[in-house]
Amino acid sequence: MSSTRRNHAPTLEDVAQIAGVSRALVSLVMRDSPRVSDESRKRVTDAATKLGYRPNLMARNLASRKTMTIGVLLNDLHNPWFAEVTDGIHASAERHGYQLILASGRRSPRLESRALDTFLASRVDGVIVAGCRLPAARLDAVGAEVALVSVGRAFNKLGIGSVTTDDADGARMAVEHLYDLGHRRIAHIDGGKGAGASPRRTGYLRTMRGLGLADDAQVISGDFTEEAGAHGAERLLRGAVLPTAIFTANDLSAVGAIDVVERGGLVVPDDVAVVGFDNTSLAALNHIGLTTIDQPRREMGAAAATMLIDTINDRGELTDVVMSPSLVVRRTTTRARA
Amino acid sequence: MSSTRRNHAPTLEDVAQIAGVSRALVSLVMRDSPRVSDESRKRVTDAATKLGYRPNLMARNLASRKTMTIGVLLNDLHNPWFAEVTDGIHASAERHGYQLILASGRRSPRLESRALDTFLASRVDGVIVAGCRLPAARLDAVGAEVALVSVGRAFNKLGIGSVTTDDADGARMAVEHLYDLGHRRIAHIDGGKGAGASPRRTGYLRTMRGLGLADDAQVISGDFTEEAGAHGAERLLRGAVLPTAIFTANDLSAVGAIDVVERGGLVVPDDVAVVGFDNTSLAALNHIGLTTIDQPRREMGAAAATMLIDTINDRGELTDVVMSPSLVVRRTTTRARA
DNA sequence: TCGATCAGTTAGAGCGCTCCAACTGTAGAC
DNA sequence: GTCTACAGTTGGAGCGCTCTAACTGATCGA
Repeated sequence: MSSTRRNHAPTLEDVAQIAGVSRALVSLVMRDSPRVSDESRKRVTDAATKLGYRPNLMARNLASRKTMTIGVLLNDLHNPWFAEVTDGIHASAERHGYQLILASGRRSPRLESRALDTFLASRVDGVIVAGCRLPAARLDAVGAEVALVSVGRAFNKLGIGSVTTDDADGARMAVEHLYDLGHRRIAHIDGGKGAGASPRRTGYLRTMRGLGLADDAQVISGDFTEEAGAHGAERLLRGAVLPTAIFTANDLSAVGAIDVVERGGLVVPDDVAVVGFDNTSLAALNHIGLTTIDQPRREMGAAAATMLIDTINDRGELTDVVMSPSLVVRRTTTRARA
Repeated sequence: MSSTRRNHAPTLEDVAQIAGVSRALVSLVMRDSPRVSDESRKRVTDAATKLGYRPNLMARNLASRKTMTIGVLLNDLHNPWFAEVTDGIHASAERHGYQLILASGRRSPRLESRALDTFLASRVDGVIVAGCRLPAARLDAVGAEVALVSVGRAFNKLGIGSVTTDDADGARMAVEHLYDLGHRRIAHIDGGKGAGASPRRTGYLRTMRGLGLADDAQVISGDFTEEAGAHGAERLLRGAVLPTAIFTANDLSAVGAIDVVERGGLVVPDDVAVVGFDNTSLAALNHIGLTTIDQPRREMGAAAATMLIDTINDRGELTDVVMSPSLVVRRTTTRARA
C-alpha cells in the first residue's frame, strides 16, 4: 500500500521551478497576495495543481510565527453539551479565519493536562477549555503562555477569560417555577463538584429561603450522572415526607430520577414534578419531555471564541461573561395537588 | 493582558546556552536519548525547567519529517456513537505513541472536505474518517497521499481500509429475535442513505423472506433521526394492519417511534415491540430501556487505529474488517400476544 | 532627457528543530 | 606505548516555508 504513496510531497521549490519563477512569488500566490500579475498567478497555480502541491502548514507556521489555530479542550465527548458549545466556537472561529484543533480530556485530569501540553507545544494562538476540571493553578500556568478562555466554569482571575451561565439564577427560575405551580416540598439532587454544581445548589437554597421554604429544602448529593439521579430519588422515596417536586443539577440526573420515581409506582408529573438543568438534546426527546433550564450553549461557545480572538489580536480583553439561562417548560412539571 | 505574556518562547538554543552544552545535546535530552551522560541530562533538564522550555512541535515535525499524529474526522459530534469510536481510537493511538487531532464535519460534506485538507496540510501520518459522507472519489484522492481508514462505512477499495459492523447480520438478529418471540408482522423504519442503512435494510428483507414472512415485510423510509422514527410510526399506525413489532435503523429513530406509539394509546412492548440499532447510551437509559443491536464501537475504533498505525509503519496492510454485532435485550420487546 | 515612482519580482536570511558525520577523550587490549 | 573501541558530544546542513529589503523595468511628469 504505502509504496504507492508519494514519499516526497512537492514543495514550494518544485512549484517555482516548474512555473519558472522564484520561491517567494509562489509563496505570495499561495497566500493570495494582490501584488502578483495575473500571468504569474496563472503560471504558479497551474504548476501547483499539476504537481498536486499543498503548502506545508508546519513550515508555514514555523516561518510566520503564528498558527491561526485555537485549541479546544473538551472534557467529555459523550456529553452533548460539549458538542453544542463546540458548534458555537466553530462558527465564530471560522468567521475570523481561525482553525480549531479539538482534544478530548475523557473526564480525566491527567489527559486534560496532557492535551494542554500538546496545544502549547503546537503553539496554538489561543486555548478554550470547556467544562475543564483542572485546578486553577494549572490553568494559570497555561494562561501565562497563551490566551485562555474557559466555558462553563468561571475563574474570576486576571489572565483567564470565562463564559458561563448564571447558574444560581437558573436554579432560582427552577424553584420559582415549581413554587408558582404550588409546590412547597422541593428537593434538590446536586452535581457534587462538577462545573456549575456549586452555584446551582447555592441558588436553590437561597431561593428556598427567600420563599420561606427553608424547612422544606433538602439537598441530596450527586455527581451529574444518571445513576446519581436514580440513587437520589431512591433516598427521597425512602424518606419520611415525600417531596412533591425534584430539581436536579442536570438533565441526565433528572432522567435517572424520573425512572426511579415511575418504577416506584408514582406518576411524573402528577405525583412528583421534575426539573432538570442544561436543556440538552436528551431533555428535548419527546419521550422524555423534560422541563429544564436552558443554557445558550452555542452563544456561549461563540462568545468564548470571539473574546479569545479579540484578545489574541489586541482588540479586546479577557473578561468574565455571564449569560442568562431560561426556563423551558415541557411535560415533567404540572400544578401541585391541592 | 497579552502584554504579560512572554513574546518569545525559549528555544533549544536558549536552553543550550544556559546549560553550557550544544543544541544537539539538548535535542537528545528532550527526546530521551539513552546516550547522554547523567550529568549532562541533569544540567539540560534543569536549564529547561528554569526557562519553562517546551519543544516547538512545528519545528520538530518539520525537521524530523514525521508528525506522530493521526487526524480523526468525526461526522457529527452530537451523536454518541462517534464519541465511543473515538475512545477506541484514542486508546490504541496512545499505546503506540501517536497523537490525535480531531475535527468535526458537522454533518456537512463541505466542512468534512475542508477538515481533510487541513489534515493533509498538517502532514498527519494517517487519517481515520468516522461515518464520513464524502464521495469515494474524494477519499480516494486523500488515500493516495496518506494512509486512510474508514469506520462505519466500507469502501472495499485498495488504498482505503475500513472497519464496520456486519449490519446485515445485525438486522437478521433483530428480526429473528422478534420472530422467536412470536412476532410476524415486523415493520422496518430505515436510515435512508446514512452509513450502514442500506445493508440493514437488505438484511431485514432477506431475513423476512427466509422466514417466509415476505408478505409481512414493510419498509418505511427514514433518515436516522428521532423525527423520522416518529413519522414512520405515524404512518404505521394509520395503516390497515398494525405491525406487532418495529425494527428501526438506529436507536434515535426507535425513541421517536416509541413516543408516537405510546401517544397513540398503545403500550410498548405489549402492543408493539421495538428494536433499535447501535446500542448508544440513549438505549441504555433506564427510562428508555431499548432492545437493540450492539456494535462494538470501542473495538472498532481501536481496530481502525491499529490497522492505520501498522500500515504507516509498514507492518501491515489496509484491509476491510467486519465486526460482529450482538443483540441486547431490554424492555421494549416481549412475547407477541397469542 | 533625467530622475522619481511604482508594480512586480527576487535573493537570502531566518523560524526552531533533527540528523548525520565527525570529533574528543578515556579505557582496555596487546 | 600504540591501537582500537566506544561513550559522549558537537557543528553544520537542511526541513519548507515567510519576510524584509532590495532589485528591475516600465511609466510619467517636468
